[in-house]
Amino acid sequence: MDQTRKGQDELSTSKAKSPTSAAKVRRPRDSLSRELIIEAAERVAHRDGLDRLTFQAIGKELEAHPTSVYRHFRDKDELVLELIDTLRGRSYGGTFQETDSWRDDLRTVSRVIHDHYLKYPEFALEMASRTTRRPTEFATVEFALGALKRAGLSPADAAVYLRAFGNMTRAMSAMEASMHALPQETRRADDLAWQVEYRSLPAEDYPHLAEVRDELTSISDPRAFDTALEMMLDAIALRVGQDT
Amino acid sequence: MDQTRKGQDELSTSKAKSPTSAAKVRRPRDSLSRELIIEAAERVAHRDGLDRLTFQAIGKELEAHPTSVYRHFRDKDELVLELIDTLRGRSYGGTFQETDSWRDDLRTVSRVIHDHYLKYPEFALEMASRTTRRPTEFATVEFALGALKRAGLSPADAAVYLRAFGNMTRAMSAMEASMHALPQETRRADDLAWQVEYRSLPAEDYPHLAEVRDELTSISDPRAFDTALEMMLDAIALRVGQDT
DNA sequence: ACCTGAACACCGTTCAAGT
DNA sequence: ACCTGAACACCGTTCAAGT
Repeated sequence: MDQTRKGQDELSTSKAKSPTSAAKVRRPRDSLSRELIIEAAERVAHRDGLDRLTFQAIGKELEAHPTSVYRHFRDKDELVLELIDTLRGRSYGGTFQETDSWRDDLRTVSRVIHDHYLKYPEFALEMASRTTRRPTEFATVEFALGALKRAGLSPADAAVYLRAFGNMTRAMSAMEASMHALPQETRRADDLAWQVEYRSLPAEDYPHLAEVRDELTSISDPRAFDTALEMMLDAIALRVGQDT
Repeated sequence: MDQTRKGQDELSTSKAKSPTSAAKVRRPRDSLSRELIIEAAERVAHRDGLDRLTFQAIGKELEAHPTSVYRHFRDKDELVLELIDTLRGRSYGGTFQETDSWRDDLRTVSRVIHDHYLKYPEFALEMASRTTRRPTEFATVEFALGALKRAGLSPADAAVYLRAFGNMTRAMSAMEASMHALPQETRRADDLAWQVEYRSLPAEDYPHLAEVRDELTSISDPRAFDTALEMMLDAIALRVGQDT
């Protein structure tokens, strides 16, 4: 929701042709490609954040005209999806190794996804809610499904639990990452609410809150994810009749 | 990521003073208020969606100048947070009734939040990741905490499980709602991937996927939420040593 | 004091023109 | 064919001027 446009005079001043600045050069023919553009976009997003990832910025990074990207990508959505897939491939493409513990394997996929989202928080929501239908995605689903089957779930149950387990993993990771990507001031104020407002509510009106006063953490508490993950694993073990 | 700006000529043509159109009237003094603006914003968001909720649109809805809103709200963020709280209060302000089953009570809070997010999908992410520190929020936390304590959890455990259970509820609800709010064409394409691409992957490379072929649903499958919810409740029961 | 007009610094996207 | 320039239809926000 932070749509503030901060003053950024570089663009306008770069228009003023200072006598020492290099003459404007036209990019040579065929010097652009999807790969080059994706790389430039990644540098921009990493350096300046997602809401600074604009055609203007990509053009500047490439020393090309902002609209030249349109020759290579239909629109911004296509560019972002391709970028997401590139990042995913780099983080965990083809790296899952089956062990003899389904529980360890499920924990591994879940944590790898979680860590990946926290590494690229700007893209987390997009990663969580879109299907890219590419090899890395296929392989991840296949690996998780294998672990669920080895846990002892029937194929039908495995499909259901895959959805619950996978959506929980992606949704909680995306939310945690989104909170990290909030403007620092906003995040600090929200975190503080749990340390101040929530701890000073009158005990007559909020007896339970008063009792856990000192244990209460903010909603961005990173332990929430691990706790929920172990709960899901416990529930699967329970379902297939294993002790935990 | 859908930042497409669709052609919308009404604004520009409204500039052309057609001889029959009512003369431009100045809004009477003190005729605006936070309440009126929030109501107008809600109508716009409900009618046209979040990315059409602009100062232009609110101004038009109020028959006032777009920038007049700045007299009443510091910026758009403040307006949206106030709107979110209003909607929450209307959906489930002060309605939680304790029963003698902690499990039913937790299920109720979780479902009420889930349904509320699906009712206002544009605001779901904001609702899930921000703290508004208002009475409705306090009461919801207090109610959930009470149920966790009645389940038999220690205060310290109750605080930890509150975070896991609450974040899971909000994150999964927000993700499901976000997928609903996707441009229809995008969502259709993503859902279709699970019915087409994923079902036609070669069995040699993806044996587990091949086996669950007919059970596989898309990531927007609404049953994922209920499954995950019951898993969380099972895990809490397990923790406090109750049979399920 | 409250509302308005005009301006500023941005966006994504289209399309005719340059090379 | 590929890249560029200019234009279009938008954004949020600031601030001096009208009433």
